[in-house]
Amino acid sequence: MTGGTAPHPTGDELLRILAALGNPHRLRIVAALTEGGRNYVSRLARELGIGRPLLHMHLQRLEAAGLVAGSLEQAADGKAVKYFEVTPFAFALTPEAVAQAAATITQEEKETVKETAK
Amino acid sequence: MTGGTAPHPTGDELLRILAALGNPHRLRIVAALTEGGRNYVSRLARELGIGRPLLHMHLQRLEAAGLVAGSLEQAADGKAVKYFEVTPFAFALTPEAVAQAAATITQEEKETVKETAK
DNA sequence: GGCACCTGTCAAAGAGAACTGACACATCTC
DNA sequence: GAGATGTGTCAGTTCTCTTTGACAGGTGCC
Repeated sequence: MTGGTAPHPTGDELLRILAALGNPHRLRIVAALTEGGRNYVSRLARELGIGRPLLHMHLQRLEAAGLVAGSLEQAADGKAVKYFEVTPFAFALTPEAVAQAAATITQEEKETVKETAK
Repeated sequence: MTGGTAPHPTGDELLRILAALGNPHRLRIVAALTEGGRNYVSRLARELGIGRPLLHMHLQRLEAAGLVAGSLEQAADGKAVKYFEVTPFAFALTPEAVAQAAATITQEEKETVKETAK
């Protein structure tokens, strides 16, 4: 099994992943979930010492990159709790991998689309 | 030699590397240097279609992360030219690697320390 | 009801990164 | 000298990201 190391992520995916991990808080979040296992937002925020809104945003970014996965569950006492856990990702960071991914970067046409306005 | 895959970068190093690669331009720069081999600033800027000052900044960031290396050389006709080339890096991106690196993140004490305030 | 816990979102402020244009310097060629 | 090439840096604008505080909702327990 396994699937080996380094699938072939598209340029945009790799970019999203690298950008997501290139942040102290998010790196710590992934580390906390890796070592402590699944955890829910409010608790994680308390443990990391950051605000809930902030953690919420970071988790969203990590989830968008596919590095963590969240699921809203129903606790035994009926309260809604959102648990997050890390996705077992594995990427090889080498010049070749970068070169290959870079070839498929979507040029994000940041066209300030003021299309015909009105 | 080599050192195989995945040395044990400190948290700050990993952070610098990920942040450096988490950018479209920089990812393309590494790709260009990987495929086209060493190249000098002005030429690279022309090929990538971006301004020299901008490329200069990105290269500096990549160099600070240890992903590329530059050397100011003397061309045959006496002109000074700065060549850049990629450093053969190799990192494994996994939850475990992240957890391990995250443990050594320098907490940048953003001290705003207004201790004792008044 | 009131309190404690969970969830989510928003707007506004703040910080940092990105980008541009202009400048100064050097060398070789015409 | 003028023009083309290369180097570097600086100041200022712009943009994106980050961060906070306040608000909305939900449930269970005393």
